[in-house]
Amino acid sequence: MTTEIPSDVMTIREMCEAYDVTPRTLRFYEAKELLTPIRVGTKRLFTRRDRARLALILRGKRFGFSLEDIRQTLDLYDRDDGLTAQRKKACELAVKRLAEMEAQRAELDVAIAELKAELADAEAKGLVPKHAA
Amino acid sequence: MTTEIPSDVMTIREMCEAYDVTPRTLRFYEAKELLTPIRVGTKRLFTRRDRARLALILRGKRFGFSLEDIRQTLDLYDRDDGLTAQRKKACELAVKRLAEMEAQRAELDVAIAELKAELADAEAKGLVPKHAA
DNA sequence: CGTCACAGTGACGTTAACGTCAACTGCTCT
DNA sequence: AGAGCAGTTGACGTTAACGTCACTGTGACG
Repeated sequence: MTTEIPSDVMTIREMCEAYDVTPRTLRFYEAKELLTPIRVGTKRLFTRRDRARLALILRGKRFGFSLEDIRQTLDLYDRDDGLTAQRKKACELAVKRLAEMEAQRAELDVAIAELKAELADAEAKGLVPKHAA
Repeated sequence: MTTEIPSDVMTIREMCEAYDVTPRTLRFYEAKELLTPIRVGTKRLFTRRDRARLALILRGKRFGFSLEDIRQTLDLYDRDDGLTAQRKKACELAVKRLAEMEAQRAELDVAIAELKAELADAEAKGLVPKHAA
């Protein structure tokens, strides 16, 4: 046996194409302990778990979270085992983040409204040659 | 005459306290041409215009825009004179930014919903000791 | 007149999230 | 054996937005 290598693993190239990231990025994430691909000799093999985590990482990034934030939150999806203490902490973190997000959205709403008003005003003043229908 | 210095100017210290920023920040913004305080000898005097711009800068930053983005948009509020071409460009920029903001808000809405669901799930499973009322 | 506190000017340091080499190491194919 | 290529490991470069010195300059005060 080759030390129990799951059958559905992917090489770094396959990962890059599948998720549209660079090899550098994947290695970087590994260094940051966001991913833990199997090391066969010197090469990396990404498991289903790694792919799930990567998907979550990318989603987190789209929302503007730092990799460090993401790393901590990842455990929320991960460990289905005991360690309720850890889990509780993860949830608290998520709740905090949730509040931050809602605050951010509220601010965005205000900004959007302001900008829209500003544009409408400029148009009304005829300062702008009607930009759209 | 001391070369026409407006009466309602503020020193760097006053600005720092009024807007809760550091001197370094104000000097940095000046270097980036976001602010243009009057230079009396070597000292800086911030005018009403500078204060208005700073307020807009800080608001922009809260929304996650880069200083470069902000610098360009600032002209939208500023020049009430001619130069319609420039003005048009500024408006287009604002419209683009508006779209980005709405997209971002949409993503945030999704993320918020997902997180909420996730938390509710965790609670339902009894994995977490009821974090709030 | 000394010195203090504040202002100002470089200029280098910092964090995040990678990009970009350079220089290997192994395979694999011929 | 040689070529070629994917993959790896450092290690330095990059952008943004300041922080943090170190040092100079200056007006006010006792």
